[in-house]
Amino acid sequence: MRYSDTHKLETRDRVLKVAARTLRAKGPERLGVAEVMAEAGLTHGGFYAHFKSKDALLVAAVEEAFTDGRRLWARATEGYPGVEGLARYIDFYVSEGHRDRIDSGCPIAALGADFARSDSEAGRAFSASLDRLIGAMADRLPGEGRDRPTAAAAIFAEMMGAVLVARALGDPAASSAVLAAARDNLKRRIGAA
Amino acid sequence: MRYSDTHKLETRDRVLKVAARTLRAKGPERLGVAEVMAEAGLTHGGFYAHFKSKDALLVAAVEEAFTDGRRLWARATEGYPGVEGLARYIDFYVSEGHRDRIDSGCPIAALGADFARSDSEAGRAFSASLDRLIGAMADRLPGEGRDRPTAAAAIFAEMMGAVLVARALGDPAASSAVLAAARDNLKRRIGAA
DNA sequence: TGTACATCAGTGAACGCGCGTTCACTGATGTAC
DNA sequence: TGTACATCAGTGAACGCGCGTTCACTGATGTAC
Repeated sequence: MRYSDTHKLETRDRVLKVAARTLRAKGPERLGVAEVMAEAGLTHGGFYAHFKSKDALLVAAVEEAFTDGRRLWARATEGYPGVEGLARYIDFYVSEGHRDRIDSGCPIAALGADFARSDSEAGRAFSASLDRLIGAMADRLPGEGRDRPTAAAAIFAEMMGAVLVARALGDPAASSAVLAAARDNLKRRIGAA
Repeated sequence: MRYSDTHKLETRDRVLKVAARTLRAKGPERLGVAEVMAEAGLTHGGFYAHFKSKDALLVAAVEEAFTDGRRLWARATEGYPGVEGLARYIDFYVSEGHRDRIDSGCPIAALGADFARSDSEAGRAFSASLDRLIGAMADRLPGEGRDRPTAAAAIFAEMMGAVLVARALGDPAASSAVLAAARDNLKRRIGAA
């Protein structure tokens, strides 16, 4: 073999990571096979040695994007107990940095509207990952009982809405102001001054 | 003339209304000229007698969708002063009915992610209409000063986020629960019990 | 050690379909004379 | 009143481009003997 044992898997992984970024930046419709391959340094013909179809790439790219999302969650929360970790996640999520880096940020904010439209296989993977994040947030909320997931979902809704509105606003000052206002409100809401 | 004086304008209007619905239901990429014309009872060839291009239709359809959006705002708020009208808008917006009728609902919730992606002409029309809604909401908030638009934007962010999360959740009970929790929180937030 | 063959990730030309766009035509009605 | 012509919303075939997909081929290296 002229390639190392892991060469093909490494190539696949490179393609997948490009796809996961492009997916969030441009949406599922504008994700092009040729474009993704070119950005991974390959020609489009080789694509089908790695993925069965563009749809298969989409499903894999959604999962990869959610893996990114979980990494961001872990980075903010690990080592910080309960609500404190949640507050740190809010600081990261409702921020200018996250607003500006759609392609490496939360896939729910980037793709929610797209997957609300058609119930594809990728859409189901999407729903499951949303449930998972809400569950993780709920575990960090004070109190007990089965209304915690609802509270977590409502809190996440405010976080995501703030980022989307901040992205849609033309005026940078207004955009930053919304983020700050939402952060304050959210932290008060979870009981972290 | 074998057609009435207003015939052509009526046709254009019919096409535009179909487009404004399809746009919200399927997104800008999946809005097809032939499909829109067929749904308006025409063949695709006649399209260019009414619109210069598909892009021109998109711009017009975004405006039409925002006209819909303002109608919904007016219906909820007209005749109800200040915060009371705002509370009624929240009740409409953060509801199962609005969640389920994407194609006739708020275009910001339906299309926000799409227009965050590329700064087209349609995208600028989008930003302007968002500003307008936030302004109208701000006018109904108590107090004075220039932090009211920020507060209004943050409140709208929570409303929109709640609808998007409710649309993304697979479980109907969980979806309804988030809407109820967000409504409560929002009304407390604007000071309307 | 050398030659013939197998392997396989990647190449690039070609195909086909969907869709935006164009255009010659239709057919119903109004106007000129 | 009747005939020829103009108007114009809408029709439907055709074109061209982008893009997903296929496939014969390349070229580098490993293996058989």
